[in-house]
Amino acid sequence: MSSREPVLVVHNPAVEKAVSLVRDAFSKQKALLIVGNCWVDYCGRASSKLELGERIVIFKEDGSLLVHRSVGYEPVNWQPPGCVFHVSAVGEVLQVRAVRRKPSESVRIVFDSVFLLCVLSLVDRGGFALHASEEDMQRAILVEPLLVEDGFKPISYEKRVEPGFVDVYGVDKVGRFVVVEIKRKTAGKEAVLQLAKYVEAVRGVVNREVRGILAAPSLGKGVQRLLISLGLDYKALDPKKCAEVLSKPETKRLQEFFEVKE
Amino acid sequence: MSSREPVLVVHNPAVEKAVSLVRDAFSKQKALLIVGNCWVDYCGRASSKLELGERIVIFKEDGSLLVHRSVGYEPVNWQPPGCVFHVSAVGEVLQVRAVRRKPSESVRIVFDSVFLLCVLSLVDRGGFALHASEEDMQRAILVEPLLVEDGFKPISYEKRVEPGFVDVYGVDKVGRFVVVEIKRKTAGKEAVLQLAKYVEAVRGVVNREVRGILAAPSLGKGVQRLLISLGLDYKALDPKKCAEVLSKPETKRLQEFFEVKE
DNA sequence: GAGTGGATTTCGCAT
DNA sequence: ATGCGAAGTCCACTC
Repeated sequence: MSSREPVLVVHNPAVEKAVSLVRDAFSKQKALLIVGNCWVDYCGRASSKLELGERIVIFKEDGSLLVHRSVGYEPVNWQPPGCVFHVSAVGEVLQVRAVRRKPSESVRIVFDSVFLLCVLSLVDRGGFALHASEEDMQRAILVEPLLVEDGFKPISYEKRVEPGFVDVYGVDKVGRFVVVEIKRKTAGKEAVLQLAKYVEAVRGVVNREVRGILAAPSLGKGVQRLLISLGLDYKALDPKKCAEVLSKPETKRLQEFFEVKE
Repeated sequence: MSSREPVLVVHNPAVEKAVSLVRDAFSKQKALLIVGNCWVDYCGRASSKLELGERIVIFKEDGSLLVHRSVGYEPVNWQPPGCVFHVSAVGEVLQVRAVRRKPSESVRIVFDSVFLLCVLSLVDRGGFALHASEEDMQRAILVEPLLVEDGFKPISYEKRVEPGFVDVYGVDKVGRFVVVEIKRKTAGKEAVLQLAKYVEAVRGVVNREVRGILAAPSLGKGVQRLLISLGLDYKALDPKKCAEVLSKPETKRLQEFFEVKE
């Protein structure tokens, strides 16, 4: 049996007991989970008031805070990491405040009753890997330029031009400059306008014909017409397909090459 | 003592016990909270893999799912509401899958060990109110036009003009038309361009001088220059100040008047 | 059902 | 510190 106790659980603690447990958890940098009847005040960038109800509240060791109702993906109240937690007994109730600076804001949670209080010592060294992001699509294009077009040769990526950054740019098989704008979802008008902007910017710099290619899994309503009217091209490109390309062993070495930052 | 049991807690349940509890919770539309050692696979719009580690997992009664690590405001894996949960015992481990359509995606969580399993019956009828949103700023201006400018008289709000919506429009003290664009935060270029667009649209309709005022707590880099070059004005306007205006009792009746939707 | 814009967006990166 | 863009963004609302 392990000497470590990952979870300490207390049912319906009295206020004094709850305060002492919470204080102890915060001082030991442990996560805290409370299920109870509470109301919540927030004041900062905006302000909000949540009336009495039963919720799940999580205080994490990095100073982040979550208040979850019984439904909904999003927390009803929260604080990003970096808060200082203050606990106190106000009469017969448990009160916790989460305060942060920059921006200055605070959340106050008052527990009318606490059903469950868990002090957690979570050990979590597991890695997390996400695939099929826009960055993956970019890397896939760099290691397999055919994904954009036959004969396309990338020259650079995340290249600074005046209005912002070009995702990928290079030359096509007849030597024209190519600016590639990548979107991982259906591309809307804003993507086209962004691309057009970059193409114009590059035209102002290089003394050669410049093409623009929008690489995305699909196009939104009317986007095709807009592309044509601006003389830009479209290449259907699925993020999953890109992730597959990157997963091939033979592309790994190339990926490492592009991993080099700067 | 109440007949309702808001929280049922089980420590280190065996797999069969865990499966039966989870199944029961899902069939009764209850929320479920599990603390345990697990790994997580996601496949859908993108794909991800989270290696073994101790986490907090919440299954809500609306079919939403959250996997939280010991740090960070955001869940490492999740599903929005509407999922179907499937639970099963795979050898000596507990496995739960959350599946949804549109978009088609699924999360699989495999618990190597379960420290804590809570079945929750949360009663939460408490209302939630958020203040000082962009809409609040608009209402504040409508009930206290001085916030924009001395002598400003609002005529309409959320008025449909061709490119989109004007936040508020009215006349200034010398009878010129005024278009007000409201931003809750530091205003960027896009806010200015939007305002310019509206001003142009209104100029095309009314036969009078038209001014544009950008009302925001502050301006981003270079935005002031852009404003000047386009002949638009700026009015510093703090969301908190607006919230204060709205909290005054004497403005309540006016607010109700403006509450009327179209 | 798709498109548009806001969010207490958060987060990361580059200037 | 600030600014800009991406996100498995989510969500609400319009068309």
